[in-house]
Amino acid sequence: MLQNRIDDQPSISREMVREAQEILHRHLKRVGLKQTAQRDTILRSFLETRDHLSTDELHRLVQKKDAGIGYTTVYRTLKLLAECGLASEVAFHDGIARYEHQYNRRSHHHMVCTECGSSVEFFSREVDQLEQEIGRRHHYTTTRHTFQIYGICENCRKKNAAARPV
Amino acid sequence: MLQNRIDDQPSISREMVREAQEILHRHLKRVGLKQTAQRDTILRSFLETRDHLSTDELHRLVQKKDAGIGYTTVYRTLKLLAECGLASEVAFHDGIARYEHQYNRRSHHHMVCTECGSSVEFFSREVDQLEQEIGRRHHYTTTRHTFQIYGICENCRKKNAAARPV
DNA sequence: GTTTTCATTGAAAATGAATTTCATTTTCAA
DNA sequence: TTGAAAATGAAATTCATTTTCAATGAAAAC
Repeated sequence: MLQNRIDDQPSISREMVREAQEILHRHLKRVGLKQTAQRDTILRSFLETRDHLSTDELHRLVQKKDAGIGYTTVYRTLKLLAECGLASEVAFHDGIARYEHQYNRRSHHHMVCTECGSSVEFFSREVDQLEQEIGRRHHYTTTRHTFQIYGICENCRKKNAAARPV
Repeated sequence: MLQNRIDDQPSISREMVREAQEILHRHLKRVGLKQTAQRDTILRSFLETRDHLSTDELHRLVQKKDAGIGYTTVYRTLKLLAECGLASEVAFHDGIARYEHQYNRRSHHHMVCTECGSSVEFFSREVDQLEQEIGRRHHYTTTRHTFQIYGICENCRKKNAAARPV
């Protein structure tokens, strides 16, 4: 299921795609890997959506551009994108790994509807500060955190009310 | 791997075990299920540790008391315990579902060392308030949240420094 | 430009945790 | 008791993820 996103970023520009591609190419060179048409196609498909994509979902999108690209390559390319900071994994806690693009994005968190799976992004400086503070207090060098809120969105609540009126 | 926990609770008392057992039995009756020796044994093993247990780890502990109890029963009993509020799932983001007992515990969160897997619990009222606030702002009825911090603990940092000195 | 060397690719197989199936055993209400 | 319903646990299944491997392709070296 593809998820809606509500946030403050316009859709990605041609310019951003070019820059992202450069980041990937530099990364490939750095770690001694090769640049390929498949990897570029996958990156472009990935950047063209604002959703939180599972490997399977991205694979389906990629196939619209090049039906020959296999699931395995998408899977491996997503790992590469995560390595060079273009993608990051978001765990929605439903057993499926999802990625979102991270290029030029503010730090944010997600609130997920447990009925329909749609999600809202929100921003909270407090959470980032908390990571620092708790790390300091317990002598951890913190690297990252995850924060998700789960609940029922307005839409689903209305649907539920309509389905079984009192 | 069993994980250390650093927190403010003493180990569970005989009295608490009795009460927890009552909670389970009431729950079983309510949903028309039966109370069995296996379920009691599993509950007791579960309460006797302060760790974040995977099904597999709990299964191994349970087998010390009764080698005949199978993985499946532990798996199913953990779900039952979660249903009646005695256990709750904690996702440490390593692909394995873990449970901790929830009986008489303050709301808390975890900071996990990504090297050794040990974890520290911490308490933060702010996070709970944030859940409320963000929910209100986006018209979600929130039910829960997850918040974990990842980093390197003091021990592992020292070990690393010793292993590859400058 | 050609060769040579590795990395890449993608189908298929493997993995591994979670979950379900099913024949047998146990619980418990009547 | 007893019989209907639930529980049990070994084995099978599911399903996302990850690895394998033979064929292909990229790019460095010649």
